Amino acid sequence: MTAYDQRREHVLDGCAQVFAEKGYDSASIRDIARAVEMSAGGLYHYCSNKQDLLYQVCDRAFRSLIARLEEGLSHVDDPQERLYTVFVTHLTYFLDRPDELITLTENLSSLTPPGSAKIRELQRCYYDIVSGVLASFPGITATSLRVATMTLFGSINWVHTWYRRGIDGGADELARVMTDLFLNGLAPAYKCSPSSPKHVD
Amino acid sequence: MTAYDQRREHVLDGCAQVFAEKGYDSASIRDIARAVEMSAGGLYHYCSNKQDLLYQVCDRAFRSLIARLEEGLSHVDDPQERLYTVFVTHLTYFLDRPDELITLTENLSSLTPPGSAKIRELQRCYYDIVSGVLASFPGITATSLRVATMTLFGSINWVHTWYRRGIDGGADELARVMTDLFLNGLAPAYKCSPSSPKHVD
Amino acid sequence: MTAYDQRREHVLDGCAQVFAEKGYDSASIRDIARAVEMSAGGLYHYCSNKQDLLYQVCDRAFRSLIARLEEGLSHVDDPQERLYTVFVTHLTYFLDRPDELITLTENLSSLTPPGSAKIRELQRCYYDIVSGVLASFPGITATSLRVATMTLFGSINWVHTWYRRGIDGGADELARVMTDLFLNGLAPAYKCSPSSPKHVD
Amino acid sequence: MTAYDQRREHVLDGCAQVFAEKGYDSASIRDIARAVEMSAGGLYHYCSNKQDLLYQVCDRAFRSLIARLEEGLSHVDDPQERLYTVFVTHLTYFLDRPDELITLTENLSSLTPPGSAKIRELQRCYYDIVSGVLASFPGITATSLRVATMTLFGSINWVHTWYRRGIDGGADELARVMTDLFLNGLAPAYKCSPSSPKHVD
DNA sequence: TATGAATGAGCATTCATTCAT
DNA sequence: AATGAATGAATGCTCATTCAT
Repeated sequence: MTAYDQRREHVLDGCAQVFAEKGYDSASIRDIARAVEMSAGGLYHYCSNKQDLLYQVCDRAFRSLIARLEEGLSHVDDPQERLYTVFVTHLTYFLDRPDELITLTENLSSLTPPGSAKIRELQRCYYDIVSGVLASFPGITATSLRVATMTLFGSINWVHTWYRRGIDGGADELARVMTDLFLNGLAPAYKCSPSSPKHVD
Repeated sequence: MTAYDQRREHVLDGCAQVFAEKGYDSASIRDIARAVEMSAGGLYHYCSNKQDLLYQVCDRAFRSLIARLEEGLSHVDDPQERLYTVFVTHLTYFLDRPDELITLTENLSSLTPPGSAKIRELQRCYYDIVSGVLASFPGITATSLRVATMTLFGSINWVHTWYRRGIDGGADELARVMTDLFLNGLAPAYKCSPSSPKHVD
Repeated sequence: MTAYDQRREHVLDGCAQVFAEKGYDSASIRDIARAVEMSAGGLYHYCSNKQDLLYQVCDRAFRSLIARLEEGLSHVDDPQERLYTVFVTHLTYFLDRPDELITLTENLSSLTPPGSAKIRELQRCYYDIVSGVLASFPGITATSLRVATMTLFGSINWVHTWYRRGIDGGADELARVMTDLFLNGLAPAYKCSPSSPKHVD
Repeated sequence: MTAYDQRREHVLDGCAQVFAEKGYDSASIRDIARAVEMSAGGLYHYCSNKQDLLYQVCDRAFRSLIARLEEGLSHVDDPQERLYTVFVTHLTYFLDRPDELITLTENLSSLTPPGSAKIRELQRCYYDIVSGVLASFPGITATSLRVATMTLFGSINWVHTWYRRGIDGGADELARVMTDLFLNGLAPAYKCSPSSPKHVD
């Protein structure tokens, strides 16, 4: 990795932080410059404009998120365990690099063409992977597959609004609870199997 | 309702529309004025400043959302039906007044004191009602109650990002699918009850 | 005096107060309306526009100031006593209606044609009276008369910047000190010396 | 002096000119930008806001005024000559840089904290110097010293309202007349008369 | 590479004024 | 005589972006 690329990574880190904190629209180029400890003009060596910074942050974040998920799933076959892998991978990424995931969740709608189309493709890719995991559960219909996938995304994309660091448990614990909810629902008591497994671990 | 109040309602409608479309930060007072067909200066008869407009939109939306939910739940006792009521009320409101719900979901973080505190109280009120519905399910723990409630909110607050009008079914249908998912999960096949009801209606 | 005129006097009082406090340019019509406890629109029954309010305040103030001075001088003949009368009349008016005199002193330059010309005429009238008093002192030249008159005006128009109510003495006391200064100067001890240098050069 | 500082001086010159002409409140940032031949936004490289421009103008003016006076007084011992020095220094500065002195005189009350306190300190410093000069005259009391000093300030701060360039004589001539007035007053002819009434009461 | 002065467009807001009531 | 909703122009200021250095 060249020195330029390292500097560029640093710039994107700063962008993610500022975008996550203030939102894309409220974040000014000077805010970012301050966070990166560089002049505003200097930033333009690493992007063509402000919108491009958002694009780069989203692109980088989605690619590593997908890579992690693909890596994680490549070792697991059981549907229930695969579902857990989806949760735990996403939540681990969130706890790891919260600013990037928050930017991704909250500022995707600020993307404009042509970058927005490229990011939407990555989003679609991520969607397909997760959807594929859910599709392996028997008895799921086309309609309920879409709803279930979107519901799952809603669940994990909402986490940053309520998660309290140090209080709400780690990624694995949270992933276990959410996996259980998605697998068994709230009414397991009504189910007759006395020994149904509550969660995967 | 006075003529002034009617005009004010009209202003808030326009605000909700513009905020939902562009986001609070990107929405300019002139955008709103255009949507309401009024001069920019004239808007200041109905608010003290732009932030106040967001506050008023959120306040009005949350209050009617809560009112609808309380009304709906007042007729229902069965936990499963109550859960369905939560979904169907929220989704009906969304299909009814999407701009307000989108504003509520996407721009809550743009609220500043002192309005933010008041809205947070309404949010808390809504949370408590929904949480109460979930708490009536046996076998739920303190931790999983919080996670389940937040997961439910994530699910319904995410709907606006993927829902396609005229394609994805009405509020009742969607509510039924989501209720089923929350009640029974994805793995009902593993449950032994051959005749477990998939959903409430 | 009609009820309308009484109300108009009340409006001008409020204007003088606001103009004196904030200056003509910073004072808004709404500031004045608040001070007068009337709506902004209502003020326009007593003036044609904001500029006219300033004109009316200045006109009224100058006229009563001149009237008082003419009245006071009509009883006095001795030049020294007449000089004292100039000071004491002006200072009494200042302590009596400070807002009007402050408005007159600080905001005269905000007057625009055609009102400004009319007020300048009143100002000229006031000037002529005071100048006439000074002209009665022997040994004064055309040049020094002008300088002395302007110096006198500078002195009394500056009072509002430093006068502390309840501390700096009443109008009569202050008038006495200033009269003495203008009559005898700072170096009375050197007087009688037939060869004292009048100035440095 | 850096190029930046030179440009900043140029900006302050333009500010002084516009403030003197229209007054601080009426002067718009765009007026100043026009006078300086720079964009409105560009001005903000030399100040934090409009108020700061006024502060900078006043600060610069007071400092050089004080410096000139201290320099001038350092060569003179005789009280009468020192009084002349006060007048001639101030009036020379006025003829030299009228805009700054007019701004100082007319817009000081538009200063807001925290700048106003700093300028007040400079004003106090200037006052103390002048007051010290007057205090060296025998027979002056505490009360009359204050009145005399303020009267002197009133006199010189009023000059800009009546002085006609090319008609009313130079700084030295004017200073001589005013010094004479302050030293000897209007009634020198009456002096030596042991029973002349000092004032009327 | 990096800076920071500079710009022109845009921002939220305030204003004097009008006018239907 | 008085109100207050409404307007269009102007306000101070911030912005993303450019470019000479």
